[in-house]
Amino acid sequence: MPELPEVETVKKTLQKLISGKTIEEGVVTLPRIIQEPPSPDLFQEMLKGQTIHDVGRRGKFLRIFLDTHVLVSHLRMEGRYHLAMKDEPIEKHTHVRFCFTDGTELRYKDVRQFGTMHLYPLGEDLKRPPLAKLGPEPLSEDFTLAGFQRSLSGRRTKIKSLLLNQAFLSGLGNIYVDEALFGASILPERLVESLTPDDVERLYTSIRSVLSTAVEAGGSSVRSYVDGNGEMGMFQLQIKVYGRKGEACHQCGEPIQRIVVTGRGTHFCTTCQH
DNA sequence: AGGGGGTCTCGGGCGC
DNA sequence: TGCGCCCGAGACCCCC
Ligand SMILES: [Zn+2]
Repeated sequence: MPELPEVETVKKTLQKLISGKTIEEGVVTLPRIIQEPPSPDLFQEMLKGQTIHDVGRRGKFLRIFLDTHVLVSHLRMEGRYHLAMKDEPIEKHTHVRFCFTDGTELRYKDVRQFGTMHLYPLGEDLKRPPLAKLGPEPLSEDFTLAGFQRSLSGRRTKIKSLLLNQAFLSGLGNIYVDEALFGASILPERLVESLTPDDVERLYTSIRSVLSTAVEAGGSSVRSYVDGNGEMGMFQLQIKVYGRKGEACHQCGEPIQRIVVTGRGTHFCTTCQH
């Protein structure tokens, strides 16, 4: 499932793949994906003739910049983009196509139909849902240890739940939260108020380190996730706990445990995390 | 055949 | 007591 590192990788791929192309028409075959504007017909109409200038990312959202609008796209768990020639057969579960004037098309495929798209006038997207209330970017300079420490005060929940809250911090999902907590030697169910300044510092460092290492590796290819160019990420080779229930901890040899925390599969080592 | 999970909605709870 | 924020649970969706 695409989290910050995977979305960052898709962003870079799409930048190279579609920048400069002009949309002849957009074709929506699953209206539910389009959240804004409310009518898919209007969405299609607004795309006509627009050129793609750049691709960005905010949290787990892609931002595709056009002449007058920006397309905000969330892949949820299984959304994928790929480039095809317009005469190529359309694969099952393809819900949106961006047909370019050069005979290629960007195709959005999503088996679970969970992904979303919002089309806003340039400059509006950061003020509106779903981007408006996102927390800081964990890899940006303005995500500081002091700010992180401050933002934790008064929170009454388990640390894993808080780290998954995109309004608190944007970009972490289930895989990288488990990895970051392992790296910080902190149990996922620890209450935020129980964390010592030392815990917080290790956690801050671990979040940045796990995410930046994963970005460099091109993300993780778990559950057959492939980026926009069909390339595989390599971070799955460095995963220490996620999905490793019963396997030996790389650090101490004890079996990795799996529990459910706020409805999500949660992996950790009882020996290495406290 | 149910588990996999990110985000939104909803309702209850808490603090000021 | 009222208000706004915070938090957890449930819904959404489909394939193996
Ligand atoms: Zn261990």
